[in-house]
Amino acid sequence: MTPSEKTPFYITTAISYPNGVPHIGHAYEVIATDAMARFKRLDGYDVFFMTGTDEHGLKMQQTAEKEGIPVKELADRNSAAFRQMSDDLGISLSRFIRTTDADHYEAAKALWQRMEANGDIYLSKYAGWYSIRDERYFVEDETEVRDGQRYASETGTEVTWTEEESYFFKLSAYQDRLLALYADQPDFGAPHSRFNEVISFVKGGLEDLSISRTSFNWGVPVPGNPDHVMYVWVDALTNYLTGVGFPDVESESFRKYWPADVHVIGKDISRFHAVYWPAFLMSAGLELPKRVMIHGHLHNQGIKMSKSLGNVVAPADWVAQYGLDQVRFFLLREVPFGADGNYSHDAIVGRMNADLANNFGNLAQRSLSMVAKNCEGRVPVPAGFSAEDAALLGQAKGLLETARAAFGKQEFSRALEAIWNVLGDTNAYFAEQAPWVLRKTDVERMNTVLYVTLEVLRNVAILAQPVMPTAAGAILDSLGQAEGEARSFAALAEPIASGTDLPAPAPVFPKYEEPAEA
RNA sequence: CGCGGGGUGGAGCAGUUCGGUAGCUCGCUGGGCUCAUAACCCAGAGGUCACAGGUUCAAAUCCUGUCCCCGCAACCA
Repeated sequence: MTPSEKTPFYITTAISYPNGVPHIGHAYEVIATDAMARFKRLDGYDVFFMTGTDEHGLKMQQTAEKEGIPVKELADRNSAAFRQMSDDLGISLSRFIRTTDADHYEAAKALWQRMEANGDIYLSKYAGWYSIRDERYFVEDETEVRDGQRYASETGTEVTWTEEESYFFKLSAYQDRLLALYADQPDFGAPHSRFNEVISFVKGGLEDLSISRTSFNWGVPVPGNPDHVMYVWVDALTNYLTGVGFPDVESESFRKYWPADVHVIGKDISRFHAVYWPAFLMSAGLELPKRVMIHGHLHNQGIKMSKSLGNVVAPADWVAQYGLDQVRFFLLREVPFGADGNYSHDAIVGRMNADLANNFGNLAQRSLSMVAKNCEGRVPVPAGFSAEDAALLGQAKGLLETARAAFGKQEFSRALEAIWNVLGDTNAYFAEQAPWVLRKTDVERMNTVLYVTLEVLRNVAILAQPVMPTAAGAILDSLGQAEGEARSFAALAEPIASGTDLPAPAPVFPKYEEPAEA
């Protein structure tokens, strides 16, 4: 099948604000999205997968001033760190977008002009308690009066009532249409617990949104009024359009990939994606994304890795310590996607050793080494399946549908749980059938048991590829499965071929050993 | 009475949408196996599912109230 005949699938992460360095939360989002993208590719879709950096806004400008460097230099440097992270994590990107890319400026302007042409943008004044020191507004509740002077409660700086000219977007006009969207497409936002929060926010009434600033200039200039730059979120959200060819809505890319199938985002920015973004698109007369998947946050719970006070984990450190596929597996297996989660050294080691080394790696090793020693290193010929054989093979075969259903809802942990249940059953089957006994009593039966085991392993390894591309690939190597078509989900329909030559088996999942005490 | 999420065996969690034997992983106890990365398998101990009422033949699951923990509360990525 050529790419043009495949069903398109467009998936994005949020773009990261490169005001600092990447942490494990950024890694979590991009790994999950990558697993989704890989899953769809293996399942025969033409996938476009985008992530990137959101580089405008006041905070970037302030940080650059603090460091005494041009803001573009800061953006270049930190954006590169995020790109490096995605390389470190084996992310299968189609494009790494930057909001400072030239085509993005054109897209942001075009979106603005479409909303303006639709009558949804007007010039007015933004008013509030402004702190010169903090260069930001506070709402009344965030301030307090002491000795006749009003201060910001959070930072303790003086605030004064200030009015600033600003463009506004008529968000208030979209309340009903948004609520209708939520009612018509209950899966537009997920999980429901987080989506409900968004819905109740909209039900509570929407005010118009200030979408430009005059207090700084690091941003996309407002078309027709260079005194203003766009509010960073108008600019940032547009990236999803830029990446597939907007404003050229007739381009092959845009026609193929828009609307996006899934935006994967963190719970902190659900409002921007599930409220503002669809409203902007409605105003601009563009189709809406099909789904906004909201994941939770990760917390460092336990173990005093009190190097500094920081509980910030650099993704590269984890990869170096535990291994890339192990980290990917841990994050997607441990925490139900959508819920907040915890991580700790012990939890990672537990997954690594129990699930990967013991249940999966060791099963592959024990069966493959029997094949190497007793079947001349070739996939044996089965001699008719017993009820136990058939039941296990049936379970393995059913995994594709289970995984499809789970990945379809971004329920990665459930997909992996189901797969690992089958691995557990296979270990029990292996012990029950005891092929090492059959070797002396019934070689045909031994061959059948080993064949069944290898076939389950093949199924599991193919389905594990989205989460652990390298390690699953290594298992498939040892099963004699060539790269390409033989590793796609389509290949699950045909069982492993007897007689396939197998290389000498080698452990794929090392057990984590604690470093000797210093 | 701001909004939302959560409180399940020693630890970490699933299950709550569509009420019906309380499940998983780790840990623990006893046994088995020796193909395998001292891995794997079997059996067992351990929970009044935060608390109090209510509905029901039946509630972790539905309703009411209470307590505790955690986010968010508007232009902040």
